[in-house]
Amino acid sequence: MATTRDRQLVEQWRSIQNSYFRTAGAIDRALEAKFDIGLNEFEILDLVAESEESACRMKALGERTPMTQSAVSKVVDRLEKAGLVSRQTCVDDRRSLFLELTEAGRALHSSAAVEHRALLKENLG
Amino acid sequence: MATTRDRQLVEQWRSIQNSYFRTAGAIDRALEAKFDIGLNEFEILDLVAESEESACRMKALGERTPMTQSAVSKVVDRLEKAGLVSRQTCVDDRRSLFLELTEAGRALHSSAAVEHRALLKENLG
DNA sequence: TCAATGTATATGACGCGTCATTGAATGACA
DNA sequence: TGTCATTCAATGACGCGTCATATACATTGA
Repeated sequence: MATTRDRQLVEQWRSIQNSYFRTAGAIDRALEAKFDIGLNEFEILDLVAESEESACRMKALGERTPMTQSAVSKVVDRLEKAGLVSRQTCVDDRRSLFLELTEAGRALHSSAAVEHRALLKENLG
Repeated sequence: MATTRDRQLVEQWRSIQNSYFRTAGAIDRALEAKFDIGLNEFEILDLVAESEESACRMKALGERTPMTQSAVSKVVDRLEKAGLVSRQTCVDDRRSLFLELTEAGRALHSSAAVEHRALLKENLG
């Protein structure tokens, strides 16, 4: 039986969906147009930029985004091909990788971050 | 320059992303496992079920979900192939289509809706 | 009544994310 | 030290959503 509570939940859910899709779509299109990277690429760039000092393992990224391990790997592929990030092998544990922003990556990130924040403000209020 | 306001926005955004991905993922897997339909299929089924009396045009669906027109069309393809929905041509405007739940569609929807609501409650609190 | 323009849906090429699996390195423990 | 299980990351097959278009029908207005 469809309770009022149920309807509330469904409304709340649809509202989250809209919030998410509108915002993600807007940011994605803008970053694509101005910086030629997608939203997920930016998100990873952003995470790498954040953890700059304690050099950033792939593993750690996976824990900070809802993306799959394999998605992260492919996003990093693209970022690396675009020359924005570089994978550094890790001596302590040779299964692991560290990620570093290249100069180009750092530059692009700081411009793109401005746009990103602006669009968040616009869309999330 | 990275203001506190910016950090707040980014936090808020990540929280929405997590909410969305965790919830969508959980529902999608559950529906897939128990009813063999994905989340988007269910969402469309749900919308069709809602507007049952004022027969439901494709067009109207597009306005009620963040999905693309073309995505909706393909979701409906799958639902139709699965025998859950049928497309009825519209006499007034032969470009349009009405959607109807089949018996199987109605049955599946009412079971799946229970699961759906339960998972929303669990994930959105 | 006949363009020209607009609207409702379908379709194909394409990119990306996911799942399952693989390969390589590590750890645990007898 | 030698197995066996575990962990990190990469890869290939696959499904789905998107964009740009196509197709069919409708509407407008001269």
